[in-house]
Amino acid sequence: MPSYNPKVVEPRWQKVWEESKTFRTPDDSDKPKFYILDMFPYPSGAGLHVGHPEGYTATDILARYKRMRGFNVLHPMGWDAFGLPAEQYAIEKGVHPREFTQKNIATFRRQIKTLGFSYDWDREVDTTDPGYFKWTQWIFLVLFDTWYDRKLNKGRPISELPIPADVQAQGDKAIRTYRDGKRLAYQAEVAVNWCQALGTVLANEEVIDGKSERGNHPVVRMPLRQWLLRITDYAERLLDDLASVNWPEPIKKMQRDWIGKSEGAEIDFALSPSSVVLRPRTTDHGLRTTDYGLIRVFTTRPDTLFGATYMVLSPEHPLVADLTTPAQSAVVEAYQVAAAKKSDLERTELAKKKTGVFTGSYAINPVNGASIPIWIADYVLVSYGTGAIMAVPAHDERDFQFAQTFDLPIHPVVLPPRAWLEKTNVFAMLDKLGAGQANPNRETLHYNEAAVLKSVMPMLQSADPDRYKMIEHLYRHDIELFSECFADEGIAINSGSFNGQTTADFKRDITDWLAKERQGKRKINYKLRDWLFSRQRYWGEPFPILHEVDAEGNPTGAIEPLSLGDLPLLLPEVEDYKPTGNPEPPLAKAKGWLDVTKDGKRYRRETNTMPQWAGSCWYYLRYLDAKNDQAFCDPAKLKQWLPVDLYVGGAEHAVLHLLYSRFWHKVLFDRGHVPCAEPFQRLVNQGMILGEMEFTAFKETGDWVSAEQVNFDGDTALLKGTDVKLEIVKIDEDTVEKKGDSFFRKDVPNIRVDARAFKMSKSRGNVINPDKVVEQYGADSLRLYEMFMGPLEAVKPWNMRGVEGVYRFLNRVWRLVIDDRLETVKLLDAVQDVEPDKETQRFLHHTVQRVTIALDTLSFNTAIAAMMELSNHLTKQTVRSKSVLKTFMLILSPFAPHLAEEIWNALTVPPSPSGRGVGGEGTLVYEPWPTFDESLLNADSIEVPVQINGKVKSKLTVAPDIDKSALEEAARNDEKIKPLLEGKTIKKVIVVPGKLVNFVVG
RNA sequence: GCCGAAGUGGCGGAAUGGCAGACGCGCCGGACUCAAAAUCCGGUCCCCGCAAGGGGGUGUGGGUUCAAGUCCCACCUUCGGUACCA
Repeated sequence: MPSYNPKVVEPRWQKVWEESKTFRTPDDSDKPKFYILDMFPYPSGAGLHVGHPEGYTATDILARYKRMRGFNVLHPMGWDAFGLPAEQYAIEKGVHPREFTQKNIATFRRQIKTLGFSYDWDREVDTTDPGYFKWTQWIFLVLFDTWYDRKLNKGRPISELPIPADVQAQGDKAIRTYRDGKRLAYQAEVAVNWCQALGTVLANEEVIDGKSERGNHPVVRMPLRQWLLRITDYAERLLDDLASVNWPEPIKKMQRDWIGKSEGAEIDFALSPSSVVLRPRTTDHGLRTTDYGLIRVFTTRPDTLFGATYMVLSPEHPLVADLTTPAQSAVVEAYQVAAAKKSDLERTELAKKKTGVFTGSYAINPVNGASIPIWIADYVLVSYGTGAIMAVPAHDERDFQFAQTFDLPIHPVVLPPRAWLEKTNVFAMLDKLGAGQANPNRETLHYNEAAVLKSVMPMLQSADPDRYKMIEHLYRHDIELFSECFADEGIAINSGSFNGQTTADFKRDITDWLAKERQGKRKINYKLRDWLFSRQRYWGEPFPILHEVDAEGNPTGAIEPLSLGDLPLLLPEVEDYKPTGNPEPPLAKAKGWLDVTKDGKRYRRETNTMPQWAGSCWYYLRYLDAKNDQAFCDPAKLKQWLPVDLYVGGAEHAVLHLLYSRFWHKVLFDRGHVPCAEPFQRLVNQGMILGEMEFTAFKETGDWVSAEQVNFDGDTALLKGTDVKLEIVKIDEDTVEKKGDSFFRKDVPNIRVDARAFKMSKSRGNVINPDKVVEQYGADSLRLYEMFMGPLEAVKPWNMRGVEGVYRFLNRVWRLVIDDRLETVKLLDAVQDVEPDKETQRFLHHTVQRVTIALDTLSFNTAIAAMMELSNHLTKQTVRSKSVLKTFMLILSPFAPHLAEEIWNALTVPPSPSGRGVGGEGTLVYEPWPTFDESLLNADSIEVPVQINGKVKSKLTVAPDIDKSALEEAARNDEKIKPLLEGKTIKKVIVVPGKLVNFVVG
């Protein structure tokens, strides 16, 4: 093996590491701990993608580095293995999803192992393993057993829930219902996407334009009993505790926005008596609108209450039926049906035009007694606030559009600042009319301009016309002339005794007033909804829940959790995995499994399964004690290892996975099962790796079309502004050249070409398979390239030539030490046990410094650059110091561990007389990280630029510690500078020792 | 629309406010070779110039500063997130 051959070196070291359990992490170490976590993968059938090893390599480098820095490093890997693709495969092929899943896991494990990551494989977890999901089910039981105490701001055992006396008086059943209504895991009727044709419930992303993604069948939203988790109770803490973690600010912001806290008031509007159909409500829809005869709204702008000129309820609002007058009932019902057919997305994204219908009823504005019409419209969502709004068209963009569409009154109550008013269309009209000219030409006036004129005529004719006064007058009295809506803060007008107040003061005062009048109260609302936690699927964790049934098999409403001793509750074997054809989940088909008799009572098992998030919510805890069958984790181990010191993964999990995990963690914390409030101390998102750069040209009926006239999304190209489809021609890099900002075809002038890197996808055919890269260049090259591409967080395109570049670097490193002309692995004669020269010594220490700093700042690409420079320096030497090379291998080892181990062994183990020559199996994994000596970093002399007026004119070679005045003196006397300064006035001299000298001359 | 990130050679990228383009790719030239590959050496931001040298240059336009890729203001483009949340 004379030349560098990763195919031999890499498997050899992987075997050594595996057999001697080099990376087994002891729990009983007195070293400081460091927990480095990767987001574990979903083992898809497609195998590993080059995007996976990006984050894994980064964490592996840090894990290896931290080990050498004396940390006890926990670095585990596992599988997020429940999920839809396996179930889909099972439906199609009729095999058990477990089979497919296990096969995929085996592939992933094999692929990951070939990359030489230093995982402690004894801690591997698999979310589909009963030994694992036993504890997922147990955590669900903890959620089920917990209620949120708002006074203590803490989740507590349900047994500690105070039962109000009136409930107590009604007996056991009432108490049970009361408790069930307070649990963090509860059941409710929730609208789901039901597709009759496919006979299944679909996830939101499987529904496109109200049709199923597969087959294009109609999808309707229908209510179904579901499990929900009361994450909203934790909204405030999920928000607050973001301050305590070291995460990228944009990710924190995304979480804050998702939680969506807004402060305002709830206000009750009485119904106008004449129009109310008083009927007691029979169902509880979970809305906070409690009494009939009232509509409760939430608003963040209670200060605009005087401007509320109508109300809007969401079409699903429970009061709609009661409020609809006979004359309106046909249109209202038709509108409700139409709205039910639309998905949330359609209602918002696609519907640019506002729609709605009048119910026929009126409500009373509490501040002025005005009777205002009540409409329903789908721009009001039932799931936010109270499902009803007071519409203030003058100061809310949506209400403004709605009012314009349906010609509803607009009533200004906030005076905008002058700057806003002077940018309006009306102000422009005033300008055009030539304010101050007494007699504009009435013949040519536009309708609106005539109205403006009429309104301000007396002011125009006054002695001193003031345009600002006029625009203010127009805003107050003729707001319908304005084409824009003012939704910001300003000064109150038309608001009775509140006039003149600022928005902030008004909000405070009116909220107090409403509270005093018992018409409203201060209220905080969150966008965050309770977490819909059940799926109508087979391949997920079964719920450890029994539903009591009566003699006829009908549910009594009583629910019974399984006890820990009954866990894990396994998935039943079923004949097939096809949907049942009705909204019942596939588990309903498992007859023998379904029915349970316990203590003489009959039960039916819960047939929903948990979503994929469940297993991934807590896997970082299981790694700490992966095989424990007595507890989800030993408390001592939790205490030792938590929190995760560094968590690396894709930004696609910025919101949901991280939010859900944090929520579960907090519940476990409240219940005393984990010792800290936040699981992930530091978070880093790796950027996506795109496919190779592609050059695309376009043709229409044989003629080239320049790229700026084309709308190209990667798949289809349309001539801009038309729907003319263009021919897409993939062209070679060699046939294009860059002019200015874009690329052009070399052979055809002025034909611009699209140059872009796309997301890797099967259909595009630009997926890079890591197996192939390893096959051709080895794992060390793949690792190094992924890190050398650019900053970890950045999105960057793949380039196979770049892999070759780092491969060549590794070859050079090999040849630096190993004689590649021989058959056996032997050191080059140039490698000797000598002290390095001063320059090399300095270079080495400087490199150690650069690599160390780079690792501490996760700047892997610059660390590699530094080592390349060191390698280039050493290559030039005919005698190479062994100690320098050994240090080099230590700092290289986290990046290219196989190669570093091999060379390290060649350098440390004396050659044996026969056989392989050198090559022991002593690992460098726990060698101490090299230190650098600051005093050796300074060169004997340094170059200092000399500038005149900020432009470099000369360079001085001086001692590194030269003082300020000596440096200035040297600069003045420099032979290039001297003549340039002659005859000039030196206004100022800036001297930064060790950096530069700058003469400012006149 | 709103929010976020980013715009630096042919490409990926580097630069505590202090010599822009480190390192790598690609390209050009040379050495080795019968030849090629591999390897090694040199060059490579743009413009003017044989050269010495000079001028320009970090998306655009302004500003702060002795000095700006870096700080401030406005704008443009690309990518990502989000979607009537009252």
